[in-house]
Amino acid sequence: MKDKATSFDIAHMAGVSQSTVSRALSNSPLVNKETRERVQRIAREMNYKVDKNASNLRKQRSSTIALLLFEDPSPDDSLINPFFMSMLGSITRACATFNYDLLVSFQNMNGDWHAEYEDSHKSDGLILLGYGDYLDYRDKLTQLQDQGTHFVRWGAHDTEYPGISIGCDNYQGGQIITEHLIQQGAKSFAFIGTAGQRAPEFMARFQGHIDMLATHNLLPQEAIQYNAVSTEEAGFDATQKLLASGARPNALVCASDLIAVGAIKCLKTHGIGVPRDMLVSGYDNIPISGFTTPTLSTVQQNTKKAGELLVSNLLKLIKGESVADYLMPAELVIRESTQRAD
Amino acid sequence: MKDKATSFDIAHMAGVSQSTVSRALSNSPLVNKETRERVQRIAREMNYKVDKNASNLRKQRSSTIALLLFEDPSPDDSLINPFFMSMLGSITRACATFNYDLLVSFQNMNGDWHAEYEDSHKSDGLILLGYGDYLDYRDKLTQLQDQGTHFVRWGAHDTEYPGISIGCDNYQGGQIITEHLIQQGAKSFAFIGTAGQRAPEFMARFQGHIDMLATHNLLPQEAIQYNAVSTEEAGFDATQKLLASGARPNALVCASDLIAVGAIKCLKTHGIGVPRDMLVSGYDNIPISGFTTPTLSTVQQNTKKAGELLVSNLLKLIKGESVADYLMPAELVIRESTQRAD
DNA sequence: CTGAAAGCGCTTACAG
DNA sequence: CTGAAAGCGCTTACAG
Repeated sequence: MKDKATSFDIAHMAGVSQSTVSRALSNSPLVNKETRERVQRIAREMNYKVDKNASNLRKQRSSTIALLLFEDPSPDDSLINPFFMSMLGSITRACATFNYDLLVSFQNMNGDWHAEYEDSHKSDGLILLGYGDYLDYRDKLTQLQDQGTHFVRWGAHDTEYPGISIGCDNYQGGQIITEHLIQQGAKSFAFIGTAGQRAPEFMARFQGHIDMLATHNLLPQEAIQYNAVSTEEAGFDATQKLLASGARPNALVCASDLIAVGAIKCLKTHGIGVPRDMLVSGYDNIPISGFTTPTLSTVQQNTKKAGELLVSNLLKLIKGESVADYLMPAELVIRESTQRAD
Repeated sequence: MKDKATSFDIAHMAGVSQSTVSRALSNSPLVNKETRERVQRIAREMNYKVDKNASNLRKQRSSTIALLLFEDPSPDDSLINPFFMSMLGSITRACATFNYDLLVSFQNMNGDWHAEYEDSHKSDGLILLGYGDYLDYRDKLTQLQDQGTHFVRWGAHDTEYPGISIGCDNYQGGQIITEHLIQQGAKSFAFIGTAGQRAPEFMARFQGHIDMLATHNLLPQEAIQYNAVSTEEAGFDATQKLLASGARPNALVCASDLIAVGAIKCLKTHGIGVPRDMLVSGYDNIPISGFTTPTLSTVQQNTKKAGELLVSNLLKLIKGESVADYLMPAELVIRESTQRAD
């Protein structure tokens, strides 16, 4: 392995100063066109690449973004939330568009990630992806803010949280899926998914759900709702409890596709057919939802656009431009699980 | 946003020299225990982080690995090969274990990625993930090798390719799934998946398939095989062709789960029941395979172990230790699509 | 348009 | 065990 060439080597070969090499390679208009092209050609021939560490140190920025994914590490990596994976794909591509590198890291919500990346100049800013359902999330965000770290958060605008957020309208998503179910003739409903302070996404979906019910005068005295985190097992268990209570709603509104998958599985064990006896909806449009029996009606978040917005807004923030929160509309995906085969 | 503190600031506050601060923060045994602890405490209080660019520049390494994913960018990011996503998860976690950062980048096979990362000192080494099915892959690898770049490749050992590879035994995978089908009573077979020089993974699966058939004296004069890339559509089309030829094998061995999903869909349109009339197997054990109707028997690659091996071997390579190719065994996952309900 | 020089913030021989 | 000093490879004011 031969030593890497430096800009001095290139300067020597091109018969110019090292400063000129640096300028030529950054396409500075200050340098004569012919000189610039000659230097660039020699650099290419020599396989010379600017040393990023030196360049970053001098420029005091890294042209790198860090993506922090918060997720309980599952024993089986294949179970990584498909929605996040989809976001990762789109964020990666968006970064490439802007000539930024992307550092990816899985984090525990309770780690000390809030200080790590930008302070050490590894990255110019952070994208935070993961459900903000822990109590100290706000403190960490405040600390980031105080340190002057550039960051954007995936999620809905929340006055509790400092900083910029890009999200998908969970409230509206809860509304449209509920409206769809009402159109399909459902009169009584249950919502499966933890609706509480610590699960703002699910909470907003639930809120949209009950508000739409109220609009149609279908909201009972007490909305039926059972807690469940976003897993198949939790969906199964919550549905089990619902059925044990004797309730037999026309429609089950699940806060995520995984919950819906578990719910359908549970209904099957009780001989309750979907959509024949009960309609079931999910949320997220994960790949699996197109393959379940029945296929799952769900709500889609536009991950491609989300990734692009997260990256472009973070870059604006880094450049010192002002940025506003953004809430994307949710889209309905209608499949078999909510349509009675009349 | 206040200026970041430097090691000189910490030195000043601790009443020691900047060298001592640097040593203390890297836990050097050269520095007095009390001094070390005092310096570390002050650094923590000041929220001081070592500047990675400066540190890397001086140390001439980056403590960063780059993961290059080769994939035809799909218009829909949610369609990113789930197998790769699973690998990404496990690689990310493995990097964290070793205190390395991970740079993730989607690449076109025909880009000039082979020079980019290590030469610019952005990373100390590369992990190459993606099917090596393009003609110029070998040349690029050779170039990497010549440049002295550290890299490991996901895939089977191949004398055509320079460098270290970590892979899963596709040949054995093809064998065990075929043996399973034979045990289920299948006598005649078709293989769906491109088996050629440019698709070494599928080729090895196919080879394992026909060798196992030969072992059981079930290999016809001409093995039936239809080309298909790893998509649902290709699986559908190839199966269509197979059926059009009039062939009605007992079992369809598909080179990937996505192909199998397409194949089953096609069989359905022809009124051919799976597993009733024909057994169908996949490969990869993507999440969807547990939800199709029928659920799909398939072959699993241990992505968790794979990610760990890729990272640990790359780090060995970076340290100058010698590393050997490694081939992991494939595992059978038996579900409904290959078991006749007798 | 070009060059000589300073300096980004570290790590690590070197000297004590 | 500690400090003064060199130097990693760049970018960019400064001077011409």
